Amino acid sequence: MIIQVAIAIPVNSLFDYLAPDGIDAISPGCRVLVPFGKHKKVGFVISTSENSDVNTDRLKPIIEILDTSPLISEKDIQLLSWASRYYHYPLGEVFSAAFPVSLRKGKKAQLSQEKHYKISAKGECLNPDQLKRTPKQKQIFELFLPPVTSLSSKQLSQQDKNWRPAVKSLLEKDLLTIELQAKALSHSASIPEKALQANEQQTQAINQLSAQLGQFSVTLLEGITGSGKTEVYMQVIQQVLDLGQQVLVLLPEITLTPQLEDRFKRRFSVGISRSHSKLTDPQRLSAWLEMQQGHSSILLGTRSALFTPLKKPGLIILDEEHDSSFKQQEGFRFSARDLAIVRGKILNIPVILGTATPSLESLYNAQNKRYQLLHLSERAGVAIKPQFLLFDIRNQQLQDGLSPPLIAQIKKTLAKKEQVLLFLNRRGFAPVQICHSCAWVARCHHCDTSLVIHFDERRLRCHHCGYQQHLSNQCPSCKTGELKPLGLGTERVEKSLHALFPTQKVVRLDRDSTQRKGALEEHLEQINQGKVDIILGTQMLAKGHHFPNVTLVAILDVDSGLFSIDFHATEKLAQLIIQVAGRAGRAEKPGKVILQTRQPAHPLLTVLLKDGYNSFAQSALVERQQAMLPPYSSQALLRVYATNPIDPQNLLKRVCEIIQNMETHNTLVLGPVSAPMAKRAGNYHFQLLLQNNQRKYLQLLLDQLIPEIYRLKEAKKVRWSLDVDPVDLY
DNA sequence: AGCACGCCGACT
DNA sequence: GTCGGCGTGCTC
Repeated sequence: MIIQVAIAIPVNSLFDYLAPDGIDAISPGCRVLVPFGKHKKVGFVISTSENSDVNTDRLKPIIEILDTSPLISEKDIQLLSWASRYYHYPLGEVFSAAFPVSLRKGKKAQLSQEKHYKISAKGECLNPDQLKRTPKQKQIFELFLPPVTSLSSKQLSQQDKNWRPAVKSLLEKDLLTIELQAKALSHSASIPEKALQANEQQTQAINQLSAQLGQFSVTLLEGITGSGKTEVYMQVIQQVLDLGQQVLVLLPEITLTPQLEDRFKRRFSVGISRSHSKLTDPQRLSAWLEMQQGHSSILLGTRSALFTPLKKPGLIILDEEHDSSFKQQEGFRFSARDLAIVRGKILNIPVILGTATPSLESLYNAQNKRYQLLHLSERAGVAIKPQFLLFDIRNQQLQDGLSPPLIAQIKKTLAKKEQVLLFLNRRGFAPVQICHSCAWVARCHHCDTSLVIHFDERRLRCHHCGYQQHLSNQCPSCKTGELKPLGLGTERVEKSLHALFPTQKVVRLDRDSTQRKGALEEHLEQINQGKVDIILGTQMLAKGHHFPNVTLVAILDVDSGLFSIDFHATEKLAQLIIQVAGRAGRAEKPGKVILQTRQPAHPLLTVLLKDGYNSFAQSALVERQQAMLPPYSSQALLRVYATNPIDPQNLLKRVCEIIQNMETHNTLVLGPVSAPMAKRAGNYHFQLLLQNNQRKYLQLLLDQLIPEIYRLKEAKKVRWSLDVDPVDLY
């Protein structure tokens, strides 16, 4: 009997092992401890077989079977194998990503237990007065007298902080015993809140969604802010719970979970687990096991929670579907949104994608009837539509990105004792450092991008790979010229704001200024207390946080979104504008949204402001069709790692040849992204960006290309990963 | 990944 | 003469 095991190493093959003595079957989905090279490793059983490609006498036996029953189902193994092939990432590492750290390290798959203390048989016969010479022990012992049955450490601490020495003595005297109990689940309300009265649209959505239960479907639930999406989720969840099934709820960021978690806890009387990256390893293990064993019925989590096993899967909800944080950007690059749909299909359960501003690819899928589309357009509360103003900044004298009319508006708002929120999606002082004399530009040697000036730190930094160096002002190329900052970053605008409004409090919120733990919370607190007048920040301000006294919002550089080479930039800009608009003003204090642009007549901008996001998205899709571009862009980033050098130009030539032989009219290759063959961490490494509207051509190309990569230098040690943007899933 | 083996330059 | 750098290859 040969067991095929996936091991978390960057090699795209499984390893065969012999079953331990006397064992003739190990189920796929169990973990095993195996000898691997010099070390022991935890591996995942994928399948069993009668024979092996490797010579049988070279096979080693499994050291230990770590699980008596599979931890994940056949269907989830299927999902992980699919993901491994789809993203070209080694199966062992994909499995590793699906398990919590403790289980990867080989810890027991058991819910953590708590020590409970209770009176022993000997203690029962004891009259507490016999302990009067040790008053502390007597006092503690009496805590355990009936009707109390047992007490946990936590319960004891509540009654007496210094209980440990006394309990220790009582244990030694055999008057108390220890009993291990499973930790109590943080159970929700015993008397759940009633469902709200749904409006007509909500009722319709709920009815449509309940009709889908029990089989695979994808529904795009498009609901503007305040339209009561959450209420729809909760009423559908209730129906799934009534069927005795579990619900997986995926959210973009943890900052949003507390409120949602509170609402869920007040509403449902079932176990609710949560899983995100800010939890400790044991906490994540508990959440994983609680869902796997069926103790909890709802899991609230971020993208990594997608792989949590479900004992009785019933529904997957993915909220804020358009959010880019559902894409893992390093290592195993996967899209939790796309994989959620694949998982829903494999498990044969419905998937709900909720958003106010759908991504173009989801909208396209909805138009093509792959997804069902549901609208929620009525606001539950009072509608406050902010006023949009386009500020044409052509021929304007800008002061570090601020036009005179904008400065006037800021002054006006501040005079009314209201707050101003400014967006600029670029951190640092300036994105480019250029020589005033010879035009030399500071570039990153790794990434072929320009280095960003960080004035506060007196450093140049690469926002791509993290490379940094000291700031100097003499040109290393011509030795005479002076280096000047070019372009705009938040640091630079902040300095200008200080100069323009010396008596006002300005706060800058970006990745640099909020790195310290708790710094963001401190700033937000100050803002809500009204101690801050002007808030300046990057994209991170757009989500979640609500500032009630902000009545003026400005996006300083709309054009960078309109003309970015990133094909997602326009829709991201539109999503930002819609999100930001929800931040401006209240019913009694109507707000303004100012957009600074050199393209005030840009068609997409015009449509967005006049007819809203949906019309914008429609025009964007139509525009792409007219330009003969893919309806939504699909691209793949092929990253090749090799232990031998490979000539990227040579490979590129081959790629072109392969494409010419394929029957596709679409442009496929954009060329090598990383400039020369860079050497990193002992490996040669380069990237190739491929673009096509149909995944099958990419797959065809890769199928031919990868053996080619192997052959080119007879390099057997080549591995690759693939980052796929919007894709055709089936 | 993590480790061993092996080949070359700079050192007590 | 060796110590240790990293380039190369292997792990069932």
